[in-house]
Order: sequence, then structure tokens, then C-alpha cells
Amino acid sequence: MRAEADETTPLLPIGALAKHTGLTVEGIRFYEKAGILRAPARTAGQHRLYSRADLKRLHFIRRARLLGFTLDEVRALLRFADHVGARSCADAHGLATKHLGDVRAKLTDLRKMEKVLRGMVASCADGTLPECPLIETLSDSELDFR
Amino acid sequence: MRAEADETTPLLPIGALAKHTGLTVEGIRFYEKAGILRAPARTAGQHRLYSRADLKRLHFIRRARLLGFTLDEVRALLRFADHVGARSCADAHGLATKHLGDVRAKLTDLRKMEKVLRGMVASCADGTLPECPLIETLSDSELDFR
DNA sequence: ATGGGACCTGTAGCCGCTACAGCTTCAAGG
DNA sequence: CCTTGAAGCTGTAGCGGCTACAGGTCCCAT
Repeated sequence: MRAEADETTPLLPIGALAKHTGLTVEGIRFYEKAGILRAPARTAGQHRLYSRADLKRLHFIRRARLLGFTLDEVRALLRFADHVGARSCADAHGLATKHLGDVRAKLTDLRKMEKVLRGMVASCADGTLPECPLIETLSDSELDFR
Repeated sequence: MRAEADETTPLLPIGALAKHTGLTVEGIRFYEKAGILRAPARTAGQHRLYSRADLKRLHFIRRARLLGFTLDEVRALLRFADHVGARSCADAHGLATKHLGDVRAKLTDLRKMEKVLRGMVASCADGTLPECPLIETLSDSELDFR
């Protein structure tokens, strides 16, 4: 089953890649400059031409970004994905675990914020009071919610 | 009860202000340049001297920032706080309500992320598998969790 | 008078894009 | 074959909200 480097596989210009991945053209070029995506083939006139492998890689990148991994983390994940093995899987696991911790910490923070904001909004439900409890809350409360 | 412009009220240098508010000196200067905090009095040698009113204002700013309001929103809140009244209270209420919505949206996103990440981490609990389900998830799943 | 910490201004950098400006190239229709 | 208009190119600047210098000056306790 010889399937690679098939000449019938069409190469994609950057716009098509953008459509397939949901990224912007500028974003894709940015990833290249940032060293996340390697430089693709070019036409005679310097237009980028992407392979299916590039498409897959970009999907990977986008999903990792949607999950809130930083570009540095994505770089690491890609390295792990490139030389798959027990070792890199463990590394990826560690990275994901750490990131899960970050996300949970952020969730905790946001829940506290939500609570305080809910209280503030409820305290002056319609803005008909002469004093503004909402602004008072910001001015005077302790609010050390971190 | 004449209490304002009291000469016994000590003016604070920027470092003291930073300590009181939990901000950094650079952060405070940044707020001044950003037009959030008005320029304070100065010593003969150009060192900033802050009043108690400035301190209060900075507390307000910091709390609003901790709650995730943007600087633009903080600017608006300060305007409302400056001319208090039914109108401005209603405005502040609207702003806080909108922000509460933003926070809730972010919470929803983060909860989804948390779920996916939790699944990924659980899928390869120790990195002893030959394949890496975690990386597979990023590579192949639909993951349109937004 | 002196030493050392606090303060000053101004600039550059961080992250992850986004938005131009000012060109060149590609591909479809006439 | 030629024209057109969309799509692509490079490079630079900007966003938010600070942070981190560099290279100076000032303040105040001893």
C-alpha cells in the first residue's frame, strides 16, 4: 500500500486551509513565523501550498488552542506527537494534567467573581436607589476574594 | 466638622500607595499614563504625592480589575462613581450585568474545557500505553466544544 | 556630607493574534 | 491572449494590561 507523495493529492492554498481549520489566513502565517507550523511548499510566485499533513497539524494546533494551551505548550505537544512513544505520551499526560490544574484554578477564580458580581447586581436591582450599593461594594468592601 | 484639606493628613509617596493597594509602583504609574488615575501632586524633585482620595480611587480600580472589568469598563465605572445618582447607578448596574454575562460565558467555556481535559488525562492515566489517546484526541476528535 | 534606597522618565518586551499598506500572482471569463 | 478581481505576498504596527529594564535623580537617616 504505497500512498504517500501521491501526485493526485491536491495541495491547498492558504485560504482553503483557513476555511478547513476555522483559522484566519493571517493566523496561519503567524503560526509559521512563530515556529509552530513549518514553512510549506510554494508556487513559482511564492504562494504557500499545504499538504494534508499540514492540514492535520493545523487541526491539532487549533484544538489545543481552543482548549487553552499556550503556544509554548502547543509546541511541546507537537514535539510529543512527532516522536510518539511511551515517553512522549507520559510527557503529554503531564502537560495536560498541569493545564487541567490551571483551568481548574481559573474556574475557581471565575466562580468567586461570579458570586461577587451576582451579589453586586442584585444589591441594586434597578438603579432606583439614591445610593449605589454596587459602587459602594467596589469602593469600600474588603473583597479579598483571591 | 471641617475635615478636608487637613494639613495633618499625610501625603503618600508612590511606594506606600503600592503597599496599601497591593499594586506595583509601575502599575500605578501605568494607570496614570492610561488616564485612569489623575496626575497627583509632586514634591520639588518630581516625586509623586498621593492623597487619601487617590488611595481610595486606587482601591476601587484594583477591586474592579480583580473582578475582571477591563480598563475601559473601570473608566466607565469611575465616571459613574464620580457623579453618583440614579442615572449613573443604573449605568453601573448595566455594566456589571453585562460583565456578569461575560464571566458566565467564560465559566461555561472553561467547564467544557475542564471536561475535555479531564477525559484526555483519564484516557491515558499513566502513559504506559503504546498509543497516546491524549494526542489522538487532539489529532482526530471533532472537539467542536464551543 | 554621605550612602543607599526610593523614585524619576522613557523604552522595549510579553502573548497571540489582528489589521492594515502596498504590492504581486493566480485563475476564470471574454 | 488579455483583462480583471480575488487571493496571496511581505512587513510593520497595534491591541490590552501590564512588567522589566536602563540610566539617571532625589530623599532622608545617620
